[in-house]
Amino acid sequence: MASADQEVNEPAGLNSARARVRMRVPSVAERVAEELRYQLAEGFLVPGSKLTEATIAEDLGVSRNTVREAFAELAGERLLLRQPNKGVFVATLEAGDIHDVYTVRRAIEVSSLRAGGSPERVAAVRAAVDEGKRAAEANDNEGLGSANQHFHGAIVALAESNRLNTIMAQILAEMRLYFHKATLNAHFYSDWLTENERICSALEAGELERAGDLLLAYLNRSEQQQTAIHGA
Amino acid sequence: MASADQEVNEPAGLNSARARVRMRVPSVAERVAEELRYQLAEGFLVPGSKLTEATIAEDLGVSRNTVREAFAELAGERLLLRQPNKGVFVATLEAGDIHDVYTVRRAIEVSSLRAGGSPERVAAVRAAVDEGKRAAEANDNEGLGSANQHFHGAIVALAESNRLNTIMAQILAEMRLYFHKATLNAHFYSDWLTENERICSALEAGELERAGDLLLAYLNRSEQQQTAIHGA
DNA sequence: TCTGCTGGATTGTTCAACGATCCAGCGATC
DNA sequence: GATCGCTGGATCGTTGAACAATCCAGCAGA
Repeated sequence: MASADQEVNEPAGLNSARARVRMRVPSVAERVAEELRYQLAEGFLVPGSKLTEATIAEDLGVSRNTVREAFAELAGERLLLRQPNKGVFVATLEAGDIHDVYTVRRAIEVSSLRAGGSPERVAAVRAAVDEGKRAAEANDNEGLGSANQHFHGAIVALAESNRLNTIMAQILAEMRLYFHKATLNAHFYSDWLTENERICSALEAGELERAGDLLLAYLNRSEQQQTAIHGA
Repeated sequence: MASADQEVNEPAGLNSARARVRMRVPSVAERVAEELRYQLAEGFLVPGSKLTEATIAEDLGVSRNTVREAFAELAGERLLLRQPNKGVFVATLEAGDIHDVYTVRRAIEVSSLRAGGSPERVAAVRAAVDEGKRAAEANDNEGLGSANQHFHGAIVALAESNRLNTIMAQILAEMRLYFHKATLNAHFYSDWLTENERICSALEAGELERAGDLLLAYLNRSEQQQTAIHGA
């Protein structure tokens, strides 16, 4: 969600009149969690593979306890699965998980969209649509995927709710993990583009009910497609 | 959520034909987290108070590292707030938090209710309503509160989504923490009872749209009341 | 009154250790 | 040959101790 690099080379900022935002230096455990999140999203760690505490600790040059703390965080986000006395594993798609994930998305995305949002938030949705168009013109499959995630994230952001935003961020992280590059072909993307465009237009026109219906239909269709590819 | 006592005095069960459910002995860290959750829900730990690692570790007779792990879990559930190098504190109600919480509830409760559910799940909703009635007759304020929580939990359970259930459980835990006994008077409860009854009846009658509207109106009203009591 | 230092307390992180648990392999038994 | 039971190794769960980093309150001095 945020870039990896941490810019802490500007201590002069402390002397400004009001140093309101405390420049947070993430703890080691958080950085480990961030690194693992990155590797999960990027597909370096495939679902089902085992993560040994000692190995990760050595690879990243941190203590085993610190790795444990990171594991606990990621397990809370459902990205890792902890099996007592056996180890932690990259989460795998269980039966019913697809329906489960889409149930959550239907609830929070449609609800957020139907309630509308400030002009700035609506503009953010439009920006995500444009981002997708540009990626399509550039034949950038990777970019198309993240643009689509930005689109749905922007829809939830309409509600201005921190809790909904973090829930959605976790759901999107799960989807990145499960439905990785292999399952994403151009067919899906072209579908997204036109659909996102229509939803965004309806939103901008204030036709919230219709926008919600479109989004709901899209999510149902997407669930069917994913279910067809992976198991139930 | 579950009772504290763990019954592990029946090793004979292992000899049965199919020992399907592995009797899980919660780890020490989980038990610590459970104990803290209990104390938070019960109001022994008031919002804003500080929890010192060493103190908790000594009180519960566990290691400081184990307490840390429990803290991390509860911080992930927004029940505790971690301030780097300062300590962990019981979460307090920040500006906008009430609206935030109710935004989540509107999204997932109304969505779940509008989609209906299996007869068993609907019966569970009815059971929660009855539980509230019995508590009212017995003048059991404590029981009324938990009955209401069961009611709203049962509504979300209609959707048969593990993820939605855990989200709702966390939200309810937050509300127990924030809106504790002090803020709960008989006035609120009587309102709940009749409203829950109407919603449940509409659900049973299959009038899902109307049930959703009733729930939505109730949540809006409840948010206004809570906002009036606590700050914005 | 404001500034800057200092000491104590607490957290962040590491390390080493030990028991508990799981798993694979291997031999013994029927 | 298949099943059972054992055993050893690997890994996890938890502990205790240690040390650096950070924060905070109090105090001295300008």
